Amino acid sequence: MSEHGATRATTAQDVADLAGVSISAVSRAFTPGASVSKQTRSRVMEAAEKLGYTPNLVARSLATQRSGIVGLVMGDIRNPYYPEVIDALSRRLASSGFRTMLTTVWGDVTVDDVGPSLVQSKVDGVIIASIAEADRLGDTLFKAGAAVVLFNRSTLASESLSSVRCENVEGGRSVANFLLDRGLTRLAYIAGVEHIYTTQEREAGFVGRITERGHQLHARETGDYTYQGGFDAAQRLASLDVPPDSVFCANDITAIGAIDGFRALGLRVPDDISVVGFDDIELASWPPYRLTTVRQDKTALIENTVGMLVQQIRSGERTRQIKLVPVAIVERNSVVSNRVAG
Amino acid sequence: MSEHGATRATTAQDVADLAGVSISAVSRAFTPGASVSKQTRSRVMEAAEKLGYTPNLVARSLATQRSGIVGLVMGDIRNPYYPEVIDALSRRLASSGFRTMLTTVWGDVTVDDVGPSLVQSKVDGVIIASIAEADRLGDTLFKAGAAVVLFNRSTLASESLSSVRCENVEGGRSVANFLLDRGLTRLAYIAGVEHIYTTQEREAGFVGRITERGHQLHARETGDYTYQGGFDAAQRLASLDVPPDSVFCANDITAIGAIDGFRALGLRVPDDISVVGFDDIELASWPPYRLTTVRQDKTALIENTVGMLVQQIRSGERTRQIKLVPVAIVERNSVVSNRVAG
DNA sequence: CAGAGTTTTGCAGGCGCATGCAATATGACG
DNA sequence: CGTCATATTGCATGCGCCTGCAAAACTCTG
Repeated sequence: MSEHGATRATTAQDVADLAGVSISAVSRAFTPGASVSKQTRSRVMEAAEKLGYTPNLVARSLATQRSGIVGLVMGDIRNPYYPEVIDALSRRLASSGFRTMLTTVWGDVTVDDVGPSLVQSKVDGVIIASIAEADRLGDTLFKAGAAVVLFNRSTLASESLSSVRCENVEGGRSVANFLLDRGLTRLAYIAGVEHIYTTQEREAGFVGRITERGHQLHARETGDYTYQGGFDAAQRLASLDVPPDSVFCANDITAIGAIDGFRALGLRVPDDISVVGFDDIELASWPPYRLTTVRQDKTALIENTVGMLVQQIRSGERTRQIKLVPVAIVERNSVVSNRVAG
Repeated sequence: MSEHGATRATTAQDVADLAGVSISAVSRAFTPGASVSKQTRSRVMEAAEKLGYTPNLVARSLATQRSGIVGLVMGDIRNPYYPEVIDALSRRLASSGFRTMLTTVWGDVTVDDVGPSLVQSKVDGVIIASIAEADRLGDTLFKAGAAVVLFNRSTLASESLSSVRCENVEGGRSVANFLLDRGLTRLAYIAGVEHIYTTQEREAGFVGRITERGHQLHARETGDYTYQGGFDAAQRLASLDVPPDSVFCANDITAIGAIDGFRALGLRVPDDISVVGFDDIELASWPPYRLTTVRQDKTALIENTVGMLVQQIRSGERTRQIKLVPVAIVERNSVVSNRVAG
């Protein structure tokens, strides 16, 4: 942290001396909106330039009681949906003047390890995505004074947390309509990790709509939100006495695993079985898959998440906000065009 | 950063008061190895527990001149190789007591934006992976006193930076041998982003070995380290008057794109053309690809990187260290078994 | 040019914790 | 019980910067 070797890092005092002003002037010169004359500021800047001075953010954090750091808590980021999210979030945060502290929670790292660490780090805000006990972690941090926004997560278990997520229920309903409209009748669902809200909501919408239209869910499996999970689930579905004619998967990576699972058994997608995913990750558009899926508007999700968080940080208000971003089906080639009309 | 609402966050002073000791005692109780009696420590801990006290790391950082934060600088992390790396690195850092500050550099965010930010943040160390001007950024941070380790990057342009990377040259040579041994004769290379060392080294080894064995590189294309880049490059190669019979790609995602590119033209892999990648990402093992590739020992890479960095931070020494991790070919089904022996 | 209003400036006192040093308490020994 | 070495403690100061307040320097009127 200190200068390598003997040379001490230059401080505001050094700059002040060189510029012939007080330390306060230096501080104000580097604080947007502070009260400094143009001449003083430029004199300070010149001296700072000469000395290679740059404000010490640790000291500033201590003095201002704001760290300028946002914690980003992710689950297993090996789901290809998340890299894009991490990248976009951290860039968007940077453009708002916040730095990103990343933590992943899964396996042997639990919410109870992460919470205290973030509190001690005095993060101004936290974005929590895709972890099991998001609510509990969120509540802890909220009580410690941080602004908290859940990303793509529901907040049923908490009364105070804000969240930004997409219309999961509506997405599930659309898929039901989409498949039913094509004459498919034996619809199955491959769930994600059971206790996570996104998969529950998607399933609820899907099954709800199927029921409304007088049908019922033909089969159900769990895919664990992973490629392998989807692969295995597909094989189980295919070996049913009466296999489904179409499968809606909790996310794209599961759907892609499912496609490969069906194909490994010699089934053709979509001719023998239709598959629909959720997310619209880049992989979904690759030639081997051409997956029909429900697109999440990532830009809108991220923009809303960061906007909401920054607003809460700046204002100090913590009123709960919920933002649902609409979804849309992207039609590719993993669903038969029309079984009825033929 | 401050407690939500009116209640101020509890400080060491509050704990000291309750425990009937001085503030120093509290500080020492929370500092491993400090001079405190057992009784004092337990009294302090009890009081801290009661008040929900936890040391303010910002203040501690200012006082100790060590932030306990390591900057992680990544390029475009949408290459599926990197999520695994980020995850593993941040977890490994956490287990060594360091928090991770993530920054991605590409597009409109440049090295010149990131450098100052990291310096100001007073990170203790920085891991730089896969960005264009890694050397320059590294030198800047090094001069500012941070420990720096380049991950999977060479350091030709810098004399002082440490690095951990795999045997790229040797990997390229192995692939040449592997293909030549199978009777393939028209070998091509699909490069990554041109100015990046990893692709240069892999190519150098590949071409060098081909030449040594009395052959020469049949064709060369640029794949940009992306799926689409590989896809397009494959199509260009396939349309040559005399197309190659095998292609070595700078990384797996390019190789996978190339496979799909060949297939889109009706070519079969490996029957019509063999493809080899580099990295061994999860995707490489999926049924549609079954990619033969060069495996990087990620665990070793990460272990060495963090180990080296932490050692430099703790000791304050900045002697340059270079660690090369061996690689090995993982044989799957994207290369013909033996064209000669038939 | 005096006086009121406005902008700039420096001073001083934090922010929460770490730590060298001197003072005190504890323990060992004869 | 006295003496000296050792283990604990608290005090005071510092880490580098921010900011309320009052003083100083300008600006503008009449």
